[in-house]
Amino acid sequence: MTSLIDSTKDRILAAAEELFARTGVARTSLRAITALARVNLAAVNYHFGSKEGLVEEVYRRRLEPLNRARLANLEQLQRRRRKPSLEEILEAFMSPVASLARDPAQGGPTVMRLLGQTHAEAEAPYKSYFAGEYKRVLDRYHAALCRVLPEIPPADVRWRLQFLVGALTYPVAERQLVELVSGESMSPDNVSQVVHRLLPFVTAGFRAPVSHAKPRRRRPPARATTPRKRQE
Amino acid sequence: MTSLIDSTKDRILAAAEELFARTGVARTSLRAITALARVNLAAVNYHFGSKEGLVEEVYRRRLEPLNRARLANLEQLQRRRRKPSLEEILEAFMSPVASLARDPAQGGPTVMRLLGQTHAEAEAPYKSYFAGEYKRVLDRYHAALCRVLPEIPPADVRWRLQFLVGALTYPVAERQLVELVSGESMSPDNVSQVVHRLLPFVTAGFRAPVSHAKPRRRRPPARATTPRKRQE
DNA sequence: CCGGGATTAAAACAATCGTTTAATGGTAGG
DNA sequence: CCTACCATTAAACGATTGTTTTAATCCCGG
Repeated sequence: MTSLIDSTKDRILAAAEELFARTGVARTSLRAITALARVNLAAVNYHFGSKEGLVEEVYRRRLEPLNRARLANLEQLQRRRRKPSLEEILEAFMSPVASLARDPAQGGPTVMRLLGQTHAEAEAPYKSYFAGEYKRVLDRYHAALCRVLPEIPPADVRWRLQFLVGALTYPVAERQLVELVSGESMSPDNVSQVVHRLLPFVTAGFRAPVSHAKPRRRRPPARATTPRKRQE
Repeated sequence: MTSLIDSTKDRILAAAEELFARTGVARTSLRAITALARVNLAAVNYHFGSKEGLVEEVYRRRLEPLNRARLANLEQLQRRRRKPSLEEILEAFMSPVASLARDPAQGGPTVMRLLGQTHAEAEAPYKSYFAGEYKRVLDRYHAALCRVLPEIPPADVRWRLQFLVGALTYPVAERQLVELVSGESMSPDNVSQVVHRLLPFVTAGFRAPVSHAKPRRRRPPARATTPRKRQE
């Protein structure tokens, strides 16, 4: 049976996840993985077919619960009687990230570096594979956000959703660089702190009026730079 | 002298930049670079010592002007009589990115993908090399931002600066994924559009009051996490 | 015209990569 | 006990990697 607690397959997955998160997929050899997992080299090709199959499985087992949690959070929010607020929607999107980092059974802090690497891996074949369900998640949130932000054009809501993903991903993925620059240490607990600190930032960002000044058009920019309070 | 317009060194740099931006450093072989540049394979080791030397030079020649422009913009802003506004500071930080993308002599749209890859390359040795001057830039901006945001604790300003970098980097680096998800095309002109759309977002984000609630005892809006067990 | 450092060229280097093959261990069912 | 099947092991495969070597070529000052 494959459901033993410490099976070869699981040890390979754990070792691969650790190394992928640390040095990326391309720089991680199968020999490094099997050495860390203390299994035979050929076990990877036996259980996963190829390195690409292993990569796909490593990411799938983390991204799938994340997407599912995000969708479930949003649906639960919309099943309520009251109309969800902007802040609630944004928290529903970001909180599963912190939950994953908190739970060692779901990867713990390691999975966060892995998620950062997900966006980093260029031209990954598995990327287009997961882009489908990821797009579905973003589409749902886009619709929900447009509903609570009627004064923001949907295209701008789309962009701001991308900004949110970037702001959420970068400090987690670039843990080393952030630590080096900011001096602060990013312990696993701090990952939820990132979400917590990011929430008011993006909430205000989504509510901001869109700038209507085109780079082409030459409107007098002196008035445009003066801060106008347009929040409700 | 080696400063001829179409020297071997320049062609190697251009080809390496193109391929690094497209598929990352680890997945790009020297043979692919020299084939694209139509130079001999050994020319790389002759002119740059090693592949790592080439990588370092490729990034240095783009990151150095970017850091310099950001510092120059901030200094020019502070030399004025009037106290700079928050929006002006943020635009001083972000606008050099759009300038680089607009100018083909400075890399054009390719350099943007390269910058995205910069943060993506995990455990890069050249990273710590450039982290020094990058930290200097961030420190200057952090001080300037704290001055116009006295009500925000400096630690939060530091975090929000990281959020800004993430929101700025991600849509540019993940061009393919963003296009796939949002449907919009990211032409070189659109890079400056990203900066333009991001400015009001982050301006409002920096002004947002910090959340004083503790992450421990926070009212959960919807907790659908821990969706399933791993083992069957 | 010549000579010599700088540059380019072709070829081979050792090392590492992902993958495959063949042999072995171990266990459940007949 | 044997067979069939799954899992694991050791060993080698061919291909590709970055790098080095060696020779040929260029280019310019004398």
